[in-house]
Amino acid sequence: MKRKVTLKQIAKELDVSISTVSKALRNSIEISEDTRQKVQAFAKLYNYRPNNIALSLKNRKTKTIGIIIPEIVHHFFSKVITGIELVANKRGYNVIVGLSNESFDKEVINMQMLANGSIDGFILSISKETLQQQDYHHFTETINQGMPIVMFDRVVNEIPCDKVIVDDVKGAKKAVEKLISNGCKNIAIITTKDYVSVGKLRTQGYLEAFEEHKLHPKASLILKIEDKLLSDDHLDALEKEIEQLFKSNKSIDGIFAVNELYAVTAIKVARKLGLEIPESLQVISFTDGVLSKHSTPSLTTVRQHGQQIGEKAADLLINRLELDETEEEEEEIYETVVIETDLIERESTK
Amino acid sequence: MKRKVTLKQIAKELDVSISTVSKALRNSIEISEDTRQKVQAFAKLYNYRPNNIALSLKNRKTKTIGIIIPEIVHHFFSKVITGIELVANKRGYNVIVGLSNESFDKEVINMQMLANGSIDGFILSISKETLQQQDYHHFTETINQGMPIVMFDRVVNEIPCDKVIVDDVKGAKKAVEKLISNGCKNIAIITTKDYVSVGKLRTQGYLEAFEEHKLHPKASLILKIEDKLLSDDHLDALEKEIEQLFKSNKSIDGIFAVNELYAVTAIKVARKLGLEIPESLQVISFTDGVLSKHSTPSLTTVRQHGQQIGEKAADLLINRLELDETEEEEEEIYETVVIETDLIERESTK
DNA sequence: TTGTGTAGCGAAAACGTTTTCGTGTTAAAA
DNA sequence: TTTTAACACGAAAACGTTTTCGCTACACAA
Repeated sequence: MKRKVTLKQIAKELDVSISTVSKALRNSIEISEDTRQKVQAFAKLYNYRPNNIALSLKNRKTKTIGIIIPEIVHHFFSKVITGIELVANKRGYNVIVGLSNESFDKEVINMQMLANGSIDGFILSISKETLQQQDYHHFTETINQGMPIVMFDRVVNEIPCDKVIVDDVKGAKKAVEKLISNGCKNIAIITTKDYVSVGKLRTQGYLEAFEEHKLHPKASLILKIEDKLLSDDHLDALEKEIEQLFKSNKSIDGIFAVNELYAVTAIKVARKLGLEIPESLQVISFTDGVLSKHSTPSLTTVRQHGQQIGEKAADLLINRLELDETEEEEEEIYETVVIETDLIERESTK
Repeated sequence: MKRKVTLKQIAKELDVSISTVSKALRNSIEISEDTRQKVQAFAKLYNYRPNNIALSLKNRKTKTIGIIIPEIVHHFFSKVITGIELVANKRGYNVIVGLSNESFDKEVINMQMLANGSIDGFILSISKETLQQQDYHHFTETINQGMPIVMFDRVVNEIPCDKVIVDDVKGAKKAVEKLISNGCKNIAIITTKDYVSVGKLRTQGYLEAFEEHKLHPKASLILKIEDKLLSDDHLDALEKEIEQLFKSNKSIDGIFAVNELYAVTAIKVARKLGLEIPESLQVISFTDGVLSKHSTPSLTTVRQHGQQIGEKAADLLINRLELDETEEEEEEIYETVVIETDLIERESTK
């Protein structure tokens, strides 16, 4: 087992100085053709590669991006990572991933671990617990130390940074309007509690669609699910809540669900109660994941373009990193990019 | 925007040497109570954190693990990452992710980028293209340079390293035996071409189950799908192939599919052809993902315990890393851990 | 007085680079 | 022959740590 070869070793073997080796490898004109060839041949033979860590230390930048997301077993977040990774690699950056598991503490710890020189900047989506506690000091501290952050999807306005978001309100509105124009008279929404920012916004879109069509939303048609029920362990409880919704509102003929799981569960319950999809009940879900595409009936969904979000976020971050290099201390002006949603029509609507 | 504070700056402010500051912060007894307090107070005030990169350079280890997987938008791989991340963090390591996108070149490039000092070791699952080309030089080179690798799921025996695998043969066999004992007489398998190692092994399990029950596998019941058809763009082609399978074998009453997508597609096609699940056709799928659980009917599956695989892989790697520290150059003896599968019974079987 | 021990601190090396600034050698110009 | 310029290379600093070793000053014993 041979250790990785360094400049020093090459220098010693060839009986030249470290500087000469370094310059020879970088094709400096200072070095004679002769020694250059010799050094390069030797380096190739021993498969020399500059040590990244040493470079990072010297250049005071790591060419690495830190990602903090609430969870990774999640179609949307995976897609975002794919997008980030794609442009990061293309632009010469690596990607390091931290999971918060929706926990405030883990989010803080993870950020601290990475912020001490390991990375040049963050791309993150805020954990639910953090959103609930509204404690954002770790974000502001990081930014104050000169490390840029780009937030996506779950963001808060208080933090001065670039953001990439989905137009949740508009996307939800489009979905509900689709249901309306498809003839639904009693459209329910299955959403999350309000502290989840995207849930709140999608609920808002639902309400706006009603307003625009001079309809009056009935409180009993708005089901706000406690977050815990998203986990697989609480599937039963989720089904019960949805069943209750149907039973106390017999005339429901449209469902807008803020995620796939709520949608497929609603369909499952509805079928049990004897409703036909899409004849007597039409369903639209937010988030276009694997369930939407492959379950039966396939779901009409609001597609979020997760990969595109990731790509945009990475571009924003890297732009800022490479801009900081040149013009230090320009007026900090932050951008919020909105990625439009599409409505993908499938079998769960007429 | 204040830069991160360093030992040097603290030393200058307090008019002591860098060594003194370093020692004071690490509670060395060499330093007087007085200066220790002073330094620690100052450090706390300015929120001093040692620079990770400098530490990595000095210690010649990064406390970071590199993961290379074929794709991340995939339930199984996400689960594995969750597991790796869990134990890595618990043991003080970070995780850096590279995606090969099933491409040989990207796998090689990614490994080269990370191997130059950025990480201490790899956990990886081999891309399909690499498996097809059977070119493993980048693995052996990495290992020869003293960087340990742990492979999971898609592994090859030629490479001397620790491995964590699913017992694909046994899992598949259990699934097929379940179908047999449930009364199926004509069991087909939908699998991949043989160069995908796990596909091949699962096919082998299918054959072994037949053998053990003195049954004779019919070639026409074995459908080996060309890999490209896994992508969403080729869904139609996939459906056609499966439809063909049913049409030329009217008596099929059991399907074993090596992944979820094949399973749900088979169900879709079967229904179109008028078959009832599970009454006239029973289906079992490998991989317990979100589709299995939430599609209708839910799928009976062979669960792979992805998270557990990740945890085990991380433990193996870190053990080796921290063992290398102490006893250099012991006899290299590698472990292959087999994670047992479970059969989860759901609605797609009787 | 001299020697010994110890408390408290600093200098410097090391990790592996890159880059600036010398410096010596040689060939060409004066 | 002397000056100059180009050429080819090396020394050293810097990035931020940790750690070994040495040094100074002082207290105490002989």
